[in-house]
Amino acid sequence: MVLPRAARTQRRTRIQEEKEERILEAALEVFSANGFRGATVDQIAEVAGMSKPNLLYYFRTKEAMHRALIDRVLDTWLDPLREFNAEGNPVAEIRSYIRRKLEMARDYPRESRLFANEVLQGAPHIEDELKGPLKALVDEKAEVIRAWAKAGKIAKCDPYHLIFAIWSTTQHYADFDVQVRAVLGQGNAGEGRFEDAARFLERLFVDGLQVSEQPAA
Amino acid sequence: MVLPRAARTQRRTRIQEEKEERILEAALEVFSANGFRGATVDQIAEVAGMSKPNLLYYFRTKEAMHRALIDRVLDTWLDPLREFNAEGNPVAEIRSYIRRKLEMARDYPRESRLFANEVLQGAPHIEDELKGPLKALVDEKAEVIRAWAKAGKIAKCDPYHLIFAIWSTTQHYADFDVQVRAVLGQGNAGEGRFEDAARFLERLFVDGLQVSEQPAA
DNA sequence: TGATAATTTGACCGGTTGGTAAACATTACA
DNA sequence: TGTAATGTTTACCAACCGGTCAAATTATCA
Repeated sequence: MVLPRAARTQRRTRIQEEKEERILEAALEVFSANGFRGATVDQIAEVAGMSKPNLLYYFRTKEAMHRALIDRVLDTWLDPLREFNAEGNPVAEIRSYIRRKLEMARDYPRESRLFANEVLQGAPHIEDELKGPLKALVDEKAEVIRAWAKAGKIAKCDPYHLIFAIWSTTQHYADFDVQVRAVLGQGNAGEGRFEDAARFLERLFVDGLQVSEQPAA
Repeated sequence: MVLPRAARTQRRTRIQEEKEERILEAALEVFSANGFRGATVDQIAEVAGMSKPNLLYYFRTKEAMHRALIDRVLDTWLDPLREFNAEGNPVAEIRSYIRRKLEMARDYPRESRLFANEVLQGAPHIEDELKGPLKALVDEKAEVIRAWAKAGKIAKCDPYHLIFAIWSTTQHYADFDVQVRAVLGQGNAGEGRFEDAARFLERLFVDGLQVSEQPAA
């Protein structure tokens, strides 16, 4: 028979497991660095250390590889936001969210760039995920933040734009890494930049959200 | 003679001026939406409304088109930062910088995405610009901010990461536009989102930088 | 061990891509 | 107006790309 992985009806062999793993790892490397269109199957095959037809035996099309990769990565990518806890201390929750997002930018920059490439070019392959699960999750957490503000636990602010601001500032260190390095120069670009960023961002967001303002006149 | 625009020794004809303009406009459209590798010369030709060989008469290679486009756009893209004025009121300067960057994200999203695509994929074509003129400009303005902080006019903070934060939060609304729209949904995604973002960001940065903190214990 | 299924590969295909050659058309200008 | 320079187009090419095929190799297990 010649039924590759797409048609696996039940269990996968050890060899399938291993190869699909190696392929997705290579695909992450190549897609995140070049975007979907910019990536070539040959490139992925070379990084994975196998022949192109062999790749296509496990994933029948380039698109299928990309989709499998997205599906696999998206879930863990949204974990930090999922952990956002309505019961916890608001300022502590926000601070810890920032810290976790920044750690992900540091430890998983390829995953960040994978999505950045995709969204930047109009999200042709993940539109549904954005409008569905992502929006639902953000809506839920935005409601939590709104409740905190209403209860006077943090300053009033638009919860959606707060989330956007945390996303953008943290992912910046993954997505625009070369620019950050170029601007900081050799001296300051040593790994200290993530600690500096953490210090700066925690202060920025926490001081900006503490309840401390009186309505002007 | 068959010396196209690359070899223009002195003046350019009216027709050259017009065509190069149309080409660069089309190139901006296509490069910003697809990245360098994802863009095709045929696509640009179609958008520009001329034949591919005709394009290549004015710009001998795809690379040359991209370079010309970058050179043209980078200057105006950095204008807001250049206007950053050491003599002005610090908080007002920062607020106005945020506002201008956000206006650019709204009015020139293609330019923003052009650079985002480039930087995201490792800046293979603009590394020199980043390490040279960009770094120099940022260094200069970072010094201004540092001086303000030293003089007690704003809270102490890392000026580089402050600039990164302003860049990332504002450009987010151009680069990740589809995601922002998807999350905000039909209702809130009407153009109001830029006003909401402006309100949020001005508050975030200004409250976060006002001199109002006393050193904890 | 042998036979059956799963895996791997080299050769290849049609379509796309960046770019060229040369003939043709248009413009500028003496 | 004539002619030389400039601009435009059609036809084309070689390299690359995603994907197929059939043959060969390897793993599985009765």
